Amino acid sequence: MASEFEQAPAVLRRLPSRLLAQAAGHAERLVSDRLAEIDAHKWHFAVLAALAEHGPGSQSTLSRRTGIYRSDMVAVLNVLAERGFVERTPDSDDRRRNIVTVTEPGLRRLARLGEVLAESQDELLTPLTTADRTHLVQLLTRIVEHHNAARPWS
Amino acid sequence: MASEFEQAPAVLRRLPSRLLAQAAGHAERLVSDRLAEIDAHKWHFAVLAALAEHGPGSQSTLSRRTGIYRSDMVAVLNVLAERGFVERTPDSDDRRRNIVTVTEPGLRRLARLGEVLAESQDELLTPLTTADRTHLVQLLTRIVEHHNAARPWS
DNA sequence: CCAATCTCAGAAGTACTGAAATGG
DNA sequence: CCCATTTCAGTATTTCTGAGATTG
Repeated sequence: MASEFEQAPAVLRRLPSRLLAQAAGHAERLVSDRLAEIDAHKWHFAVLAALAEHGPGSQSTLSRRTGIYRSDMVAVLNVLAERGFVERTPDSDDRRRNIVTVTEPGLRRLARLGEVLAESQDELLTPLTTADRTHLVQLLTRIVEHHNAARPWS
Repeated sequence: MASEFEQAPAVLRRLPSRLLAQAAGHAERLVSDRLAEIDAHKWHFAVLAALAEHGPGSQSTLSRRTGIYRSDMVAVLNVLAERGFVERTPDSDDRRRNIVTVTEPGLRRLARLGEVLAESQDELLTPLTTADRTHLVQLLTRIVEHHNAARPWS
């Protein structure tokens, strides 16, 4: 009974919003499980990548760049700072701000997280050819950018 | 400042798992908002569609067909039964089970929910051509079915 | 005695709100 | 006095766990 398959209704199986939710759920599970094995979280990758690509920034800038809420950013940075992957130093020009900087160990950590992430993307997209994967990314990008533009950072 | 755009790192913007999460998020918001306007929930559609397509069934069968947890199915059916869209009657062959049946008003409700859902899928997929939409559904289906098969109903 | 079903109470993760504290 | 930033406390939603009660 546990291995017996129940088919979902056809109208449900073909619903784009439901397919997106299911695919996103599988992606989330694959990525989170792999990252958890090395004591990491996808938010860590987002923050480290933002710092590596755009350079140091305040916490609110990081929030806008990563999509992580300012409230939650605090906890993420606490962990990363505790482990020496980032440094939080007060901004001398505007002392409300913290300037967050990535450290050398932080860059090595970023590289490691990137490897694990690449492996899990590969696992996620196993059933697709390289051309398929490119096309999927393009289609999703069109959807996401359209709706992001419609509600600019809400 | 509110309308000022911050670009996410390129490595993040192109990450399939992140694109899926973002697209799924937009889809969820569009669908939920539209359904909320008529006092409905996507789970209502899933249950009514499963009943219409596969006929009456027990709550655990419905759970497997819709992906809604057995625990949560209780609350969903409470609402649908309260409004007269389904009927819950004890199974005389196995009195642990409830047999859930869709009513005539339930079928009309399903049709209405289907309309609203079709409109929101259309809004979601606005930036895609018809051919693109078909292709997207195919790609997502391949991913979802591959990973569903890998962990049969968990 | 064990298994399945329905139900409830609640945990865990994520997204988000509101407000206090500090400073511009 | 108002606005911005960091931080904390807490809400809301969804997914999922565990256990009790009933029945097979």
